[in-house]
Amino acid sequence: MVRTARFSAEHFVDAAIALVAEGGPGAATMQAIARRVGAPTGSIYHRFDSRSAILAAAWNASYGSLARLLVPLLQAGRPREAALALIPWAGEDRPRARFLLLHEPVALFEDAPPPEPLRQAMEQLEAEMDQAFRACIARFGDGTIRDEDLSRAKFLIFDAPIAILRPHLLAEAPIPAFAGQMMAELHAGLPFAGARAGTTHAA
Amino acid sequence: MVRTARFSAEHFVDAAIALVAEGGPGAATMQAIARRVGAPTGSIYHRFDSRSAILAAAWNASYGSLARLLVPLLQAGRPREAALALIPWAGEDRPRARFLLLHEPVALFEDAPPPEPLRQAMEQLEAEMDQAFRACIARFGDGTIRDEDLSRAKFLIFDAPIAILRPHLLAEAPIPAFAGQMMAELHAGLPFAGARAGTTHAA
DNA sequence: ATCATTCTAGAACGCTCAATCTATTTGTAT
DNA sequence: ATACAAATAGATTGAGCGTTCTAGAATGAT
Repeated sequence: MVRTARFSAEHFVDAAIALVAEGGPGAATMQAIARRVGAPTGSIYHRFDSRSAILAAAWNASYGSLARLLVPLLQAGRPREAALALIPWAGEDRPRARFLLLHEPVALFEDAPPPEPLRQAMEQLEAEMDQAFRACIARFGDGTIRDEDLSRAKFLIFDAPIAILRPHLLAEAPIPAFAGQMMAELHAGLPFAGARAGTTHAA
Repeated sequence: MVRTARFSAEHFVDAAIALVAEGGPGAATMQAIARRVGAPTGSIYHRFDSRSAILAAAWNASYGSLARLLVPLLQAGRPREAALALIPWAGEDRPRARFLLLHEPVALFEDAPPPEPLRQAMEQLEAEMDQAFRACIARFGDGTIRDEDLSRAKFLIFDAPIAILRPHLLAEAPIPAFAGQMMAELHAGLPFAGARAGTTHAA
């Protein structure tokens, strides 16, 4: 090698995540990212081709962290534990949680789409998560996967827990204890897959 | 009067809502709004002081439409019907629903805060909705309102239904029939207020 | 010690945007 | 008809953005 880098790709990604978490996607300008790291703007381009490349890397890092948590639990057939695991996950790294859960990805890439290799990585992560959901459902029913079952599972394990966490993430408040209780009640109250009230079976 | 206006404030607001719904807050530039209406950019400033004024007006129009739907039902003590009413509301005007439910307000005003009179109108609308939630809860318990009860109510009537609708709004797909069933099961499964399992009462 | 390479450093460029400005058009009241 | 107020019309301005460019500094291999 030739010269030690003062600023790593991770530094820039972390800064981007923090900026988006605090002020929305528009707050993560190249200059703001550089300022936060203490680097000149030009140095960012030694690590990333463009702004959308940083944002895609930030999304991959955040979503990847979530996938590493949820996918094993889903494949093991433990949906309830997956939903509950979101609480400590959100508590451990609030900027990452706010980045991922509070802003639509579409808003990150409205100026320019992410470069090809990163876009593929994003799709791969989403496909992995989708497959894990399907594997989890298959364990509870007769093996066939219906759209309705997939929607229910994603709601119970992903969207509903996020909806429970969102107000507290927005308010920068700690996650209250009853959040976990609400998730548990949710899973107790809604049939997961297979036997659904009023459709295939009675009651 | 002196000259008939070709472009009303409503035209510009509708265009802004549609643009945000389609491509996120950044897509609603003054020039894009003007182009969509068929007006020159300067004409927008005869109706609105600034870009954030339009976006605030758009938010007020959308949230106001939602408040007019939910507040009476909440005050009448019909939370389940309020939650279910969101489905036809979202179906009737998709751009408005996408504008309001798919993007965090913080992303709308990250460049500049809304001007004072509009900011107050926004707060007033949110306060009205909050009061309606409290009134609804008070009918079910002994009159006292706890934070946990308020969180549960807002989740059941607002955030959870939105979480059910969100994937279908994002995909531009029609809202499937089982969405309503999921909301109904949700309300059947989670205690609304007052008697909560494991806290004040047993079972 | 020198070279090749990779980084820092930050000024500069081109572009788009919100907002302003000047000129023109239009409908109404006199 | 004419005057006037309010709107259209769109070029212009200045700021901020992403990106590029030029220069210099640092490091390991020769």
